[in-house]
Amino acid sequence: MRDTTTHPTSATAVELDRIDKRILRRLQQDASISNVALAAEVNLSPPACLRRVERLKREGLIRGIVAHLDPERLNAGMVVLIGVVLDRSTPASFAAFEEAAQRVTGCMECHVVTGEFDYFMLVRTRDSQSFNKLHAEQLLYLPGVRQIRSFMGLKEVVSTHRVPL
Amino acid sequence: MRDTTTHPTSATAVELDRIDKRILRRLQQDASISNVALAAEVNLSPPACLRRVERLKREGLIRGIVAHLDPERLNAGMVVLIGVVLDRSTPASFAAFEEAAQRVTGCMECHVVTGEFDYFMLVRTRDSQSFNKLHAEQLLYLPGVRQIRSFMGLKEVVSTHRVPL
DNA sequence: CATGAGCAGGAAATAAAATTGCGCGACACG
DNA sequence: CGTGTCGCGCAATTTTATTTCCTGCTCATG
Repeated sequence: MRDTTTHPTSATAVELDRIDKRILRRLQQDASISNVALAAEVNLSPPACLRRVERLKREGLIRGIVAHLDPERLNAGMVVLIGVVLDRSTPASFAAFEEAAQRVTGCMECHVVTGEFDYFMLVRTRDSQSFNKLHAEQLLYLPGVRQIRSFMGLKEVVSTHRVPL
Repeated sequence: MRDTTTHPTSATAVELDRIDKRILRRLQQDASISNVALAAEVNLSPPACLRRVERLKREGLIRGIVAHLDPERLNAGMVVLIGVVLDRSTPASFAAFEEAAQRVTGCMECHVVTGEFDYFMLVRTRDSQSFNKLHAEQLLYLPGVRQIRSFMGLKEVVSTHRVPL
């Protein structure tokens, strides 16, 4: 007897049953698994499992399957956190900054934030020398910047993309 | 034991030719591509391409193939950046904090940093209410914390795990 | 109660892909 | 020049993905 009591909860939230969650958890951990193995793990036939995975992709829950590379070995082992204050808080000013921020080499995160900064970024680079270069060549030329405060990462305690499920 | 010539066995320096880089770039963008398609893109036969991918995995350049899920649809659409100052700067104090930080629900990044904070974290949660709960139930109980300063994310400009190649 | 549409699943067949084994040629080195 | 190594491509084989078709279940409605 399997419990398939699916009660409608919210219109905006996608309904995920137990099997969907197991699939997502598994693929978030390791998506190189074959569909037959995944199907076995979630107690489904391969076609049924494949249909679910395709549905999850189609619905946008699975944004993509990507390779997770080692930043250290690709000259991006150093993390710098950067707080940014803009000169003016105008829409045009923000738009210009955001446009440019996306092009900063190694920019992994960039968020508009509350508090003493307008933006907070997380940038990956090779070492302090290459960060200095980045700072001089790219960060200082970001449009409308009044102040940049950098926090150099000394040790990576956590760095993941895994969403809790 | 064959130790072929000059081999910088230090994990940081790996030789990557043009084809390796193209493979990595492609897989970082979309790893759901089949090996035959990937092989065609990099002008290699499928077996040769597969051998390279396996080598890149074995050498640790490819840490894994993972599904990238949509945080918004999994109740993790809100980003909070958190600067943390500890009471004491002792090894035991740091170790205890780091141990606990890894267990914070939705903690995506946590780094030891220079500057006015000891740690900087990036946490994902559903909304300000759920962040309040997280704050009250988990963050305030992190060991040895003197001060916590939170910057709420208002807009996600960049959020990626793609390393520049 | 029937009944029939609409899902979601399984089995088997088919298409495609991954994987293995093998031989070839380029290259460096003795 | 041999010779060993490395990486490639081809072809065969195994495994996997994908399609097709059919069944059972749920639920709304006559």
